[in-house]
Amino acid sequence: MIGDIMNSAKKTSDSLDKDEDKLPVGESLGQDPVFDSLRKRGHRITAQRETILQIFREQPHGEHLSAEELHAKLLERGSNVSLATAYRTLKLLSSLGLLRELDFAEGHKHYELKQDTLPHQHIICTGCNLTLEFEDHFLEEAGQKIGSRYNFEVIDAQFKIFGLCPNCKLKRR
Amino acid sequence: MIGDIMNSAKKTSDSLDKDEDKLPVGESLGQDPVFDSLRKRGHRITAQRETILQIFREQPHGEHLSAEELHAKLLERGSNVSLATAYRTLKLLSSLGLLRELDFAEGHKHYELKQDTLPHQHIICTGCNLTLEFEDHFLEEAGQKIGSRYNFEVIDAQFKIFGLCPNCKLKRR
DNA sequence: ATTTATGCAAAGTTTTTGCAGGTTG
DNA sequence: CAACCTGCAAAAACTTTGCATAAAT
Repeated sequence: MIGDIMNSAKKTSDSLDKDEDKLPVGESLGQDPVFDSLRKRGHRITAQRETILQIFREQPHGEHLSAEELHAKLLERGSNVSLATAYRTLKLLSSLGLLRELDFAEGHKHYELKQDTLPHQHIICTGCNLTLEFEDHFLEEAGQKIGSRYNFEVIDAQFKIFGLCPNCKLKRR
Repeated sequence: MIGDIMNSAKKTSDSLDKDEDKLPVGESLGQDPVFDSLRKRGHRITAQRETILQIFREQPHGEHLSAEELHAKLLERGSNVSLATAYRTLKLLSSLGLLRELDFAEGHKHYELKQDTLPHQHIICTGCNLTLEFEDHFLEEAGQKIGSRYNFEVIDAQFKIFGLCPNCKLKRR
């Protein structure tokens, strides 16, 4: 049988939030686990990285951002971070396992904050790109077990189902 | 517990095969299921498509090709198919569910022939891009069940594990 | 015949990089 | 102040497209 699938599917869409304050560098960054991970490997905490992280934290759970979308949000809030830096930061945070890098099939990647507490997987319509999410900690567990079988240190386990949504099933002749 | 994982992992690499004969158009294409799928939707059987399909069929199970790699193999065997056609064909065959479109994380897609009999999933090292495969029909089944729960017609279920291979685990300080 | 596919070259996207100047620890 | 980061603009990598010609049904 299948692991427990919490029926928490919802549509993926962009949320247009107002701009919010960005902290000045170094404000009460006491024990932030993300920043700790950065420091631990000799990376630095910059204003740009703080703002980017903040944006990801403000994203509703399950939303993901492309590099362009992140950049747009940065500009929206008056933070003049360059697109190049957005790309560099996304790559860095992903390599540290702090962001999750998602590939659907539209030619660019999406990123979301990694939160071990809320694994979630995707089911994608190849007809209209509708993306639903579902959660199944059984799958997460399977990833860990398979990884350790091959002596891998697992960073992320992704289960993706491609298919046709009810609508596109009909339209398809 | 986990479904049966057949320990059939192997490295992904390029096999340099010699060029082989390509059939002239229309030779004994009797009931080829791939060509049937094409015809059924009004697409045509061209020499280019035949050669491309043949290349995928000659690939050892588990190997995947990028558009560039496919194109290289086409040239190797003297088939002057343009890169544009390679891209167009890959897209077409994938949309028909005949090829499986794989995204690892290196900026381009890979494709492999879809064979329902031999599902396989990937575990990818984010340090060195080493890719191992494993099979687990339990996961395949899970994909079907989850898909039908959302009323999707499932085309493909992919389970991908990202992590650090034993080597990169060490090198990483 | 009619419709679909191909090749070419040009254009479009997405991502990376070199380098000079700025910032962090 | 040494090492690291950023912005900018240019380049690279990857993919799509317009159009005239060629091929398939």
